[in-house]
Amino acid sequence: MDSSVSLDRARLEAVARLFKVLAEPTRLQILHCLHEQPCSVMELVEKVASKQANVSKQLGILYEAGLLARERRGSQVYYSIRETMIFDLCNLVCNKLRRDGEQLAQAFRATPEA
Amino acid sequence: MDSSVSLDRARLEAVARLFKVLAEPTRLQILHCLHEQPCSVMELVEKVASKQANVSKQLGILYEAGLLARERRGSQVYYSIRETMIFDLCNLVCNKLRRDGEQLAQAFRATPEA
DNA sequence: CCACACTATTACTATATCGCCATTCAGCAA
DNA sequence: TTGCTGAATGGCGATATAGTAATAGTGTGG
Repeated sequence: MDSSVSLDRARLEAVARLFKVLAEPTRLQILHCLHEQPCSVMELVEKVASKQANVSKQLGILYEAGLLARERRGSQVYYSIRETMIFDLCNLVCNKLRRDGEQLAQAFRATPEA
Repeated sequence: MDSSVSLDRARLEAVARLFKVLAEPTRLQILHCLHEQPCSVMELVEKVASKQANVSKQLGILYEAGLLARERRGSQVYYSIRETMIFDLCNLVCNKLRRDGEQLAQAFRATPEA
């Protein structure tokens, strides 16, 4: 097995697929809201600036990816975080962006004018 | 400042943008190759099953995202990993996929027939 | 049953991007 | 300069998906 060469295309695609789920601001915002507390779809529609149809679709994508749990309560459906690992991912990315930002600020300070 | 509500759309988009860079199998494969050693573009073209133009483009995207370093050596350009954090990200995702896989296997074992 | 509220789905447009081909650019040697 | 190799860029077709409007499905109360 030449696992070191290609790492298996299928595996790479699986990893890429999960990153892709996180590669959308609206979905990240939904995750952020759910990090504080479980929410129904309509509650999320109010918190996120988006239509019901879109929120529902994005929730479906997050659910299919195994990131969310879903529970029916009467006529509402409550979603909650199932995979807390995603916040570790986001923190790593945020830290990198923060570092980049500081580096940029430093470069500006080093070059006062022109 | 209502940072808790929206977390700032710009910040969310920045995070999403970085995830998007990692959301492509070819780019992940390139990163995997560079994890072992710095490579020129042509070396990567051989290791990755893709044309020179595409590899060059993907390298550009990874470089612009601040994930790679670039160094000219004669007529070649050598790329190397600049942000090792990405492997932490990949490991987190891989572990999740592994867990999902095991869970699925267990479900199959629990339901032998039908 | 009916009316209503909440959620999911379908069909569509607009936009983005992967991968390719062809071309151009850059460095090196004869 | 010319020719050659390696790398980057512009244009194109095909594909994917975010967001929307309209519709369908589902549960609740009257």
